[in-house]
Amino acid sequence: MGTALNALKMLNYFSNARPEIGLSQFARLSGLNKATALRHLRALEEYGLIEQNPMTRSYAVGPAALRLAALRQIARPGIESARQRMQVAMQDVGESLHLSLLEKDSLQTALVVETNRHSVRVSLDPSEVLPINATASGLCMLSFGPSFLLERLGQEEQTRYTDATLTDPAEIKERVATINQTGWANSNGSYENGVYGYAAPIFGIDQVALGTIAIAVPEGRASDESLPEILTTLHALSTDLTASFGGQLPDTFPTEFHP
Amino acid sequence: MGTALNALKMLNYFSNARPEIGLSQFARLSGLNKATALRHLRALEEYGLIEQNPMTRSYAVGPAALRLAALRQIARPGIESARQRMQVAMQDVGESLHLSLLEKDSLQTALVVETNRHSVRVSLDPSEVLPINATASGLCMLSFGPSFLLERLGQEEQTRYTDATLTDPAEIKERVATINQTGWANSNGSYENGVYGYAAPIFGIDQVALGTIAIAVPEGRASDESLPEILTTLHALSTDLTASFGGQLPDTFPTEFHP
DNA sequence: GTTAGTGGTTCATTATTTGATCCGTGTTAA
DNA sequence: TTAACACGGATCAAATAATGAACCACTAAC
Repeated sequence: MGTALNALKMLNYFSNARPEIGLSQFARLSGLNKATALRHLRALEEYGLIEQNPMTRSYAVGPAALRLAALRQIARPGIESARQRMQVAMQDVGESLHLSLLEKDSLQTALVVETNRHSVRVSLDPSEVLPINATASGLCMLSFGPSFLLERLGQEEQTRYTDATLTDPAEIKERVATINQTGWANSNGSYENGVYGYAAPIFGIDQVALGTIAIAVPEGRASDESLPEILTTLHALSTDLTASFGGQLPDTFPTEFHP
Repeated sequence: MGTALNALKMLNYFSNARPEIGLSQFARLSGLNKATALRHLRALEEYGLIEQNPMTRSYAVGPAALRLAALRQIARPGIESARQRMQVAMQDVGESLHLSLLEKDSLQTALVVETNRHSVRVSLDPSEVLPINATASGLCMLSFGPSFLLERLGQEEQTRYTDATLTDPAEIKERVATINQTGWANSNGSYENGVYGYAAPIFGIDQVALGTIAIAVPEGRASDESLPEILTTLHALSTDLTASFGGQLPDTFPTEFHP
């Protein structure tokens, strides 16, 4: 049910690792017939959401995406100022940042600002859905976001990504209790080995987190010396972005972050 | 024919002036039945391309637009560096800039950087399709873009927007000849009264313009004194953005712009 | 020259989309 | 208070559009 939706779902197969996809590959990925896959692609192409490389004949996300993103920015002006704020913070700490927003039931990457200071950096995939149990952002969302996330925790099996991934609901809840105290979450290689993540909540008008701001550091640069700077930056971002999205910090939220 | 495309076309009714639209208004704008309009909106909403304000029940562009724009940036990395380059230029000249790209047969706004120096500024609509006969960008595209644009000029009636709008094909071709010499185009209130536009081409690898970069100045600040700075900025942008998009300037292209 | 991959087309069958009409609600004006 | 109206949304028979198996043409590898 929903031809339009099925067509749109084609777009989900694009990612950082797979920015161009051919017809046959689309058919394989989606399980659809080549004919119907092609029809969907044609529709998306006519609208400009994808475009075909005339040489390779494979498809990539099209220019309409930019137009729509600009319109989104008009409807929700928070994003553009958030980007600028993140760019400043990136210059300060010299590490990559990513902002994720809770969308329906999942935590989606909304904005990525990569560091230009180091050539060894964490490169985030903007098409990624962040697992709630394995990332700093996810744990942060569990702690400060809508309560249904925590309630749903026991009902679904949590995926294990690395040895450090938390999968036991009890263990996760314990961790959430700590995060509620400190105000920030971290994930040291629990999603991807060698990646340290630090995240803080962004609150909505109802004082419930609507998203998170996170700093991703490669293992080699993650040290006790760098942590204080990261935490002060994170706290400032959490405060500023909450304001930028028209939200309000809860009264109980710490005024600074401690290791 | 094409349900998916019809659904996507719903998105075209969003604009700067109309960032939120209700069901009935959608039905009126599109000429569709309310039931089918609702079905389309539901499909778009499920994908996240639009979202419904739970209070007002009207719809706005959703977060999926951001994700797709980020993916677009991976496929065509030119845009992000273009934004940064434009931001720098905006600081230099203190006026709003917009980059437009030729998409199929029409010139679409792709990126807008508004000035933060003046409170009286030209505010561009990112959802806008630029008329080829009435804007500086359009004339520039006619002069340096693919030749079918010029060929098609006589076949369609050109819309008149203000008293200054060029509508006579012969007159336009004369103007194009001049622009070919100087390298830049201007439009003084020919699209909207009180708006002065200055545009230069961005070339592709085939030395044919794939888009334009333009500076928009409100009448009050458009003077002979400010023109030289605008032209040097414009020329630098034209060169840099051409490089940033992996293109090549034609050998005949002027090395600087003169009034 | 064969094979296996690719992108794309055709057309009868099928399932989905469509729109006139209806419903309940909130707002406005008499 | 009542009446009229516009709104978002739901229903269901009729009409239209989507579907997929098979097929074609082309390219690259062996």
